[in-house]
Amino acid sequence: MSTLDQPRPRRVTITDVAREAGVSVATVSKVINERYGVSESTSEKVLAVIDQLGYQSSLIASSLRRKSTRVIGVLVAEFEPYSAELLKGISAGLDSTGYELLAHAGSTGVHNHSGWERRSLSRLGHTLIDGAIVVTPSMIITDETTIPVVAIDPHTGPDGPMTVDADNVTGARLAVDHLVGLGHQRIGFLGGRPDLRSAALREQGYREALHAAGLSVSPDLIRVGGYRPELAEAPARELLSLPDGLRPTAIFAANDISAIKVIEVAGSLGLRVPEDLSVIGFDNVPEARDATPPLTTVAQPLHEMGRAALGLLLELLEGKETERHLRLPAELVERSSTAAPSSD
Amino acid sequence: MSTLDQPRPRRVTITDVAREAGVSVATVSKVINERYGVSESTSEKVLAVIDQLGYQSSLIASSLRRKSTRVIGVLVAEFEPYSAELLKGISAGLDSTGYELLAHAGSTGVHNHSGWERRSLSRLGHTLIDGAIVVTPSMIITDETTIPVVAIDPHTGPDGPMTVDADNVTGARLAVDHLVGLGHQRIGFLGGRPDLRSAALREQGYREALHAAGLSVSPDLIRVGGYRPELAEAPARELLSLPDGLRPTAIFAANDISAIKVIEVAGSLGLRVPEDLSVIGFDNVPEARDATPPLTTVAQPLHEMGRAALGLLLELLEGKETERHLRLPAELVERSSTAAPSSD
DNA sequence: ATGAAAGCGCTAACAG
DNA sequence: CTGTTAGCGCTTTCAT
Repeated sequence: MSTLDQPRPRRVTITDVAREAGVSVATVSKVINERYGVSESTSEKVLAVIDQLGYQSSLIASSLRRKSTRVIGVLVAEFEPYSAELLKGISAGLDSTGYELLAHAGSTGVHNHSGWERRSLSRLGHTLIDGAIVVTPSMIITDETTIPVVAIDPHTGPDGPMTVDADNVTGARLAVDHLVGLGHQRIGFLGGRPDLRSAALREQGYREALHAAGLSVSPDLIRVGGYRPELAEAPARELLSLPDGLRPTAIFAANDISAIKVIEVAGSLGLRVPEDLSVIGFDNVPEARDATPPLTTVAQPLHEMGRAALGLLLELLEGKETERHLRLPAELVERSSTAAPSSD
Repeated sequence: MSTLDQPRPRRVTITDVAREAGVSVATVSKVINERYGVSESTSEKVLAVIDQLGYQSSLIASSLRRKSTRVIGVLVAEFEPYSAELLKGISAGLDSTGYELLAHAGSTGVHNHSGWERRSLSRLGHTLIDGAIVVTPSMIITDETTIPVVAIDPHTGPDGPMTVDADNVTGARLAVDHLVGLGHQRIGFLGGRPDLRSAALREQGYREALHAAGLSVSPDLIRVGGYRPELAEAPARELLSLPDGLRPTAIFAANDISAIKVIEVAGSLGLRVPEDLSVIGFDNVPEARDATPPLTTVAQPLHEMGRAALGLLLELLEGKETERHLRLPAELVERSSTAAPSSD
């Protein structure tokens, strides 16, 4: 009963169809691709055999020969909440464009983490996919030899590929303004992945908001988190282990996943959220609402961003001139993880 | 500046590397795949050239030649909330297995809707992917010529591929018991996709719960929904347009997406949820919590189901004997869309 | 209208 | 240890 008992069943190939129909492979290929120059009767016969044998052309084999495949790739490091939301948006926009979607999780294991998208791009590009949407790339994609690409939440650095992102500065200001409005004075910042532009912009927004409120920016209250729970834990603990009076009464975490980790660490330290500590995140992934307490955050329009990236890519593929950079608005979503600081 | 200005840049191939390094393609291939029998010095030289040229082997080309690719496919009709959650679970389980993940959205447009997974399987199987997890297949996968497959939320019918699903009967009973416990007597059922086993089992649970509560099952209160918002609207409207006294005071929808549509239709009909109508769903996708009011539902352990499916598939690929069918528990999640029926 | 043949980029015998 | 030679399944000239 094991799969290995019998010699792995062979797939039905174009050759099988040709033999069965008594024509050449070339003819079958023409029928499949509706090429000009094949008689009605032959065509029908071939189609019948195809149906009977349940033949489907191999995407791989035809990709190798053709220049275009009409499939667009979504390249992510892994399928976590952020990329999953984008994927929903991209998928929704795909409806009747005639393109198929292939999403690839490229970052296998810990090694070769950085540069996964260059690797995916090389391995899939020029053959399997016509263009790609890459999510939070780990480096600048600027190689002239790659296929058309649009990046979502792009890498820092000089002008690279086309990009789609949210208004991170304004979003961060919204977050901090909210905290300030609540009466917080010592507001900590748990940063994101230093190589991503979004992380830098969110920190910038944090600083601007503090200045605007006449509060000083203290390096003691700023830590690097890295957007991932494992990377956020230690710095969160540092921040929350500061002595009373120095410890921040609120923390703005650069993304929701980190913010949720902050809540967790606070709990382990005996701090109640929001009574003893206010926490605010960024992104508004579904998980933010599931947190205890539900996380106040800054929402990025993830679905729209995915859809927009797809739109840009499609225009690029059709050779149209388009915007090189699209920025969508972010907005505050108040839930229960933020409150006025306790006055004692 | 358009992509079309210059002749589409060619990718770096193994031939380029071979030429540049002054060796044969075969040698380069051996170096890449760490085959036995290449001198230290040659290997180093080749590696250097590879690095310098930024060469990456084409997944497509090597797939075509090899029997195994070490990539597993996740086949979905589209990336909606349900499959997105599964994807997160699958991705999490992939960590250090050495496999890559390729998720394919196969149902393009309205045509060729049914049978998309057979199509995807044929197009990707035997070449690009070693095995596949297919989500809510639209038909039974039983063809002996396909690659190893495990289905999540499988199709009805005789024993097909390996499967993972939630305990749909118990889950449905939980839902209806909850409604009955609240005091409801006329409980409507908005069914799912008739071809999926889950839809049949949820209806079975609905009937069982009603019987157990000594309530009669009325065909008037049962409609087919199809698991999709477009398909749920009309039957929902029918159910809610029944005259007072016949109209159900509560509706159990076979999935969350349909339940959310029921809430919407209720609103358009001037019915308040939960005051005039209780609504309960199934799945507990993230969107359920975002509904207004937040949806009471039966949770499937989606992440775990994805992870379990991956585990099964991996064992299958390694030729191990395993469970053919895995069933995970479902549980009630009370939120605000259900309440006691109004007594007037 | 049809088929023979070349070749996409790569791997796998098999010689040398 | 290295290179030559066949293909993998398909599309595409180019003859016929």
